[in-house]
Amino acid sequence: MQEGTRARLAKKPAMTLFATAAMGAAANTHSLSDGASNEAASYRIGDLAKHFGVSLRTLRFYEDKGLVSPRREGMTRFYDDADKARLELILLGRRVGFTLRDVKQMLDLYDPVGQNARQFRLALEKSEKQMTRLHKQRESINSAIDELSGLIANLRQRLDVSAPAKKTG
Amino acid sequence: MQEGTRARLAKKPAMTLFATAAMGAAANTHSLSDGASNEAASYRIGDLAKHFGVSLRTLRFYEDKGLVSPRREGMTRFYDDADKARLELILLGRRVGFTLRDVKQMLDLYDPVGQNARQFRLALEKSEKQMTRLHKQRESINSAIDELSGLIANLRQRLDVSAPAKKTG
DNA sequence: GCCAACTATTACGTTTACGTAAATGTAGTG
DNA sequence: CACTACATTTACGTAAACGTAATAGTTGGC
Repeated sequence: MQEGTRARLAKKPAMTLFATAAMGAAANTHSLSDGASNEAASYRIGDLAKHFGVSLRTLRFYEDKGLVSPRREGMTRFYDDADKARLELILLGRRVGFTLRDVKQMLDLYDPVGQNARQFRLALEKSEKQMTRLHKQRESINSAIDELSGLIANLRQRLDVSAPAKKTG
Repeated sequence: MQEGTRARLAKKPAMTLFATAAMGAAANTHSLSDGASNEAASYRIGDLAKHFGVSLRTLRFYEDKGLVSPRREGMTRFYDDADKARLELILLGRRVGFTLRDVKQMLDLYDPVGQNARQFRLALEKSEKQMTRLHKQRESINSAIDELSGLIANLRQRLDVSAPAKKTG
């Protein structure tokens, strides 16, 4: 019972947030068929894993956490474009430091009908909090860098090591 | 067997590194006696916890990890100035992002006899690595901040929320 | 009909630095 | 003696996001 509760999601959100979040992220309609097609895109787990540069484990993990729920054919997962969009969002969330739990809260607010103002508001709220957190972290890192560089200087002096001498040829 | 192996340290290093690391850190000889005394300083766990602003748990944890080893009188721990100095170092290490394992490696190299060049060299080496790590982290955070601020702007626009309006009259 | 490639599930392991009980001992004070 | 403040130990819990087996079923091509 380590990997939580296998969850069933609502139905296949087209991701209102996605358009918001996409923001230039390559939204390739990289289907299985050759050129321009209007058949429903369908990806297998390996396809998306490669596409997003994540492991199969990761995708299954996200599903287990209720972040995506690809349809099944037999046992095999099949992701459509909506799933792909969700994943894009999830990964964006991770990049900016949201926890999966946060991401889930936001995604869960998605309502296929309506303009999803609540979802947006929550996203904005969380984003602003996350922003201040990031700023604090940066400050903390800056302090660390300062203190550490002082220490390094001191150590070098004591060891009489003038500089790293990366290439004094 | 969760908290590792209760370790016995060498003997009571006077912390060669400490002089290096102290770097302006208030080195109050904040003993139990009033003014200037030359009696061996002795602190109880609560004293140092308060002094350093950490929990008792933290100090015991550090001991359990072999980072300090105060003497005992009966069951009770008594820390002297050397222990205090070690703690100062440990906490400095933590501030700049070293793991306790790193800190221990460095402290373990302390040799009461000799100029401890090896200790210094290891410290320098680790410090430089840590420095690059910190720079990378900062870069990562900067990217996150950038991406997040883009997202925020977008969300605000969609919600038609011009600004946080921290105090608009 | 077989092999390779891909997929599935279950479930323990990892990392770091403590938090948080729970039960008990000890020292000093009135 | 009782009370209070402080100390001790053991040991499970936490957070986050997967990694890594181990075992096994499925599919497509030649």
